[in-house]
Amino acid sequence: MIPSGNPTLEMVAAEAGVSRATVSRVVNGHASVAPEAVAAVHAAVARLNYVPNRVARSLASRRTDVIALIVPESTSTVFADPFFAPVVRGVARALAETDFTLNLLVASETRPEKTRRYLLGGNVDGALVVSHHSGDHSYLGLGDALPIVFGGRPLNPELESRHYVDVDNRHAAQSATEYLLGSGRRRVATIAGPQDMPAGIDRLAGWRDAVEAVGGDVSLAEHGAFTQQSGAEAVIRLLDRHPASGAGSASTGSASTGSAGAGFDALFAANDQMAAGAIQALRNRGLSSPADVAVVGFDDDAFAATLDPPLTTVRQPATELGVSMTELLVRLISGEEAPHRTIIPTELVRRGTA
Amino acid sequence: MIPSGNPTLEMVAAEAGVSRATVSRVVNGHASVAPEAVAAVHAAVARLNYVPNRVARSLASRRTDVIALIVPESTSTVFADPFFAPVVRGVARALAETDFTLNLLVASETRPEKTRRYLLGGNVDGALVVSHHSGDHSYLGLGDALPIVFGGRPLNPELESRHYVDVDNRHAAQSATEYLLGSGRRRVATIAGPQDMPAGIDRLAGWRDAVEAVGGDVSLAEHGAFTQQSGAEAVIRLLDRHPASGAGSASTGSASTGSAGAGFDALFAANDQMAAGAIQALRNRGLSSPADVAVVGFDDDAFAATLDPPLTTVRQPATELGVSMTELLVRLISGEEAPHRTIIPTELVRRGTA
DNA sequence: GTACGCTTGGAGAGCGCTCTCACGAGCTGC
DNA sequence: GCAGCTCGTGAGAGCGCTCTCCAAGCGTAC
Repeated sequence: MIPSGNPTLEMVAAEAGVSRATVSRVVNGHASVAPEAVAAVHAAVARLNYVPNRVARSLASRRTDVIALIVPESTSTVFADPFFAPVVRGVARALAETDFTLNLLVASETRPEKTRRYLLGGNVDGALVVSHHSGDHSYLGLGDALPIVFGGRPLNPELESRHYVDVDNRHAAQSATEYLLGSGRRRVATIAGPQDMPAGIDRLAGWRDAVEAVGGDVSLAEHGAFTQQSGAEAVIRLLDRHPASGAGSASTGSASTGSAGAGFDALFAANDQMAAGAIQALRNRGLSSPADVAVVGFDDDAFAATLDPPLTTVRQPATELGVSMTELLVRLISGEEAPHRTIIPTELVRRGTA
Repeated sequence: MIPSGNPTLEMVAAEAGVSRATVSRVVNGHASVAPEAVAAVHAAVARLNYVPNRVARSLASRRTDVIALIVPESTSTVFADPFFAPVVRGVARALAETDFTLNLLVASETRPEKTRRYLLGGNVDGALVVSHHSGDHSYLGLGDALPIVFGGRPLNPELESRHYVDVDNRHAAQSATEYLLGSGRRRVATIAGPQDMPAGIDRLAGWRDAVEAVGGDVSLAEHGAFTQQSGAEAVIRLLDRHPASGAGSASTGSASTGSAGAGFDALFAANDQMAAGAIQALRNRGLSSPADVAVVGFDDDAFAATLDPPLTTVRQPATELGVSMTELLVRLISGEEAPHRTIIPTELVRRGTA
């Protein structure tokens, strides 16, 4: 809505006694304008409380100075997803120093057309896509119409050539598993994430890399859905499939009340939520962490440190991811070339569970 | 950025052999157009893969079909604020059925001009402002230039006449306190929130209403900053100021290891975070909840139910708040009159701590 | 005095769309 | 048979801005 009374460039020009072009030049800091003219324009702008109409400007200049951050609706439900907030923060931070404005688009999955039309309708200069999901084909049709940066490696082969920023999930998972192995644990199990998301796939692959390297048992894997509940269920399945055998059960100082123990002595969970659920479920079975089962999570959720005991986990620098994605996109928008792949390092945060 | 190759209305018109006006009519579903013309246009649109340029449309129609959700940067830091996610979800849900698009604006507090210019620059049809903070004067200058709906009662007197949706914090706090009183507790303390936010002020007032009604001790109040840490600190101050006296200390089944107990037997915390911190601190002093001190929180955070024991709290229907704000704004945009104040009911969720 | 370069500012043609207005065609009714 | 309709369509004038010319003014050089 443009209030009818809004002052226009034209009115400012009249007020300042110069032409529209001159006002435009002053407002945008272009070219050389005589000091008196500049002063006159500034005065007129102030007097009329003029604010340039960005829509008109966009139409004429074919730029919008807006970038979209697209979040699939299903993610927004998991919006509370502790991973998400810091990403947004990073994006906002990176953008604060530019003239770009953030535009968070909750992509309705039932009406993908709406998103596509918005993106193609000249509303934004570029888009950031944060999605944990694959199977989302909304961005295929966009072709090269718009610079897009993905957060996380796009699974779709057609999108693989697009620009993306990701953490090295695979390597981080491998390191975490190696850490477990290096601390004297023999049988490291894993609760993997959904295998239709890069984070799920890559973290499982990393675990397997490490386990295979020492000739370990790669059957010690169960899948979860990145939720606490699913983590609990997965660990129970693990326990049922691999009850206490010769190995494991260090039981030093454990509160084991009479359970059979576990057929593994360490666990790498593909995210913190599942790790939390697993620890809870283990406890219900009389198994404690780290005594009976050392646990390493992934993400370093806001609450990871507040668990009891505090969770050892792989920190995913989400804020930095947001910053990095944004900087990349801004460069693409300004026409620069940039590498398609940016990998952000992770860090193992040692706390109480391993 | 508008890719140079983008088809325009003009091109569609040429392709379909009709005038621009007719294409516009078909695309927007206006008026009566001959069936053959409609078919021809649709065919041309499909053939050219035409997507209307929303910027041009906005310029001409003076509508944008975009509404902004404004979040102050400081909130976005607390973005993980469990209150926020469901609000966004509610907004997105309400918008999904309309043609409006959501535009989340992280308002830079260091550059308020940026937000103001964006809002005034004809980019959006209306704005939703979610802020827990007062002292934000960014919206004062907007006058009636733009329909705005606030989430939470605006503290600034100048904004009081604006439209807002809020939960009845005061009444909810009163009810929660009465519930505590009704369950046999005699001395109900409170940890209030910051007194520069409506939620802080109103919840304290509600507690006082209930306490005064039974001639209780209104000095049993300390302030916190809505964080876990501050909740813990506040309850310690409470404990220090009011050690065990004649009253309180039911101590049934408590693990009291030798502490002095507390000079209050119930606690109403202005949010769940502070309640969680308080329970933790009480426990460190050998006091347990609900045995020694019954606790009621506020918000029903995502994690409230997962605490041990699960937290009794006042549920704040955040999603509904988002929906309600959005519906109100949409009505305002379409020029309807609407009540300035919408109050959403809360609900006491009885769990383990009271 | 002419030629040339430089700075400054104005005119005007769009950007892609909406929407009013007017016009022609086909109809009804007397 | 003609006024008076309605219905479908096209022409064209913007919406508020950018940006490319182009012209005027002034200074310097020859």
